[in-house]
Amino acid sequence: MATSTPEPGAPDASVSEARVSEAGDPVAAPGRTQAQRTAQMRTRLLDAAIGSLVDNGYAGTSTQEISRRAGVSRGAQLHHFPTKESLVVAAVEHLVEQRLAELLDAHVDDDSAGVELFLDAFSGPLFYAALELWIAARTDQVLHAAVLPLEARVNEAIRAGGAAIFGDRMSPEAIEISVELARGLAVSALFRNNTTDREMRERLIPIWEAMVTDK
Amino acid sequence: MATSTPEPGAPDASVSEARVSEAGDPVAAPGRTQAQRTAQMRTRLLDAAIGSLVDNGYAGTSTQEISRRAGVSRGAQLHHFPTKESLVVAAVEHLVEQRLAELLDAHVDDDSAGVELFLDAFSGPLFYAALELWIAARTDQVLHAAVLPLEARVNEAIRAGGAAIFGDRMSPEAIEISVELARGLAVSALFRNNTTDREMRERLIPIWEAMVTDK
DNA sequence: ATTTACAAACAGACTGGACTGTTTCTTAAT
DNA sequence: ATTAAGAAACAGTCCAGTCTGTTTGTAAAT
Repeated sequence: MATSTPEPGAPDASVSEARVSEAGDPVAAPGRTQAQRTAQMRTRLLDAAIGSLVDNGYAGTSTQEISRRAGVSRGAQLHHFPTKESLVVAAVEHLVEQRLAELLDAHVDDDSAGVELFLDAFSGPLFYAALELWIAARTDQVLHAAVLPLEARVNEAIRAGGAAIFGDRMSPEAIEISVELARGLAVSALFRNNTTDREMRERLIPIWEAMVTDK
Repeated sequence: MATSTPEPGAPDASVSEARVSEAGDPVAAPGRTQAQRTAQMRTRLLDAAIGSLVDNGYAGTSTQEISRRAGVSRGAQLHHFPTKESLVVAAVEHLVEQRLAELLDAHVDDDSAGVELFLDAFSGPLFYAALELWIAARTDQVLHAAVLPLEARVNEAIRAGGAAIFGDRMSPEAIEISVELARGLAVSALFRNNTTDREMRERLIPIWEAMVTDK
């Protein structure tokens, strides 16, 4: 679909594009081994795919757009990912790797961190890319089959991270509930303007924290 | 996009199509006034649009698909909705009307209703249609502008309904948090299999209820 | 009450462009 | 020299929107 304007109209996530390499780069730079060439091409394409998901949404993401964005010829793309489906599935896996890395990076030193930390797991470009895929997977069996097991890993990582940080203050169930709450707030942010959303969080989070941390 | 298979692969929502009037109906039945003809055509198209959102997702919803589904010629469609954008925006409004009606219908007589009632507001075909639109609106300014004010009305209705039912047992903030939690669980259901999801709800909801209803 | 004049509703062919995937060819690595 | 990587031309489908023509409703004129 894509109702004309492909410009973002929601929260302020627009990083993406991840400076992998723009079109017109001195891409070639020979001297690479075959394995290197393959790996670089794949990451370029997958990063571009995720970037397009973030910026254009699933509906606005075509293989051609991904090629353009990656600065890669369609021939190369089709060499590595012969079908769109294979590309999308690989992008899902790539995205999960990145999200897991992001979660591990964000291990907090401060032991007095608040529950608003959960919200960090549901923000940023990677979250929106994942969201696009969840929704698309609802009506796409192949995607659904690819997403389900991987998403379980991400959730487990979130849960484990929460337990490591809040385990002494919160019951396991309270942690799980916090995760779901954070996800709800993140989705709600899609159709609330930024100020309304911020006001709401600042009002609700402390109350939630009080409810949940006395254990 | 639409990675080949348009078949649903997620939760068990497949009602849709709403029996407005299938293709091949004795549609004509002259003797209708112009206003009637217009109204009937519009509802047929808008119901078909929402049905397609539920079954095929936003990415899989084209104007031609909507025409097919409604059993309406493209000429007629283009007469009433000259652009795809106008059709989609009208569908958003139509969907909001239906969701509000659904919410009002579901006023509960039982005063001892549990918080799992919040989850009902985030289930069923209409919820999935709305979800598709929220996500699509993230990267589509026109859609975003159309969705934002309308969604505020729906949320207000949910909040008011919650207050009417739980107002004596829960603080306003607890109600708002419950709504966000319900939304989070609904989205999570997209990438969890049905049994995992049910198990999770049955485990978390009572705990949540205990946390929130002592006021 | 008919007829005539006009407008709205509806139908379907057609156009230009974008999309996915195939095939053929060239260039780099081994 | 053989194989993989990368590029480019090509084929066929689908899509949104335009255009021409037909049918139905409405209301003025007779």
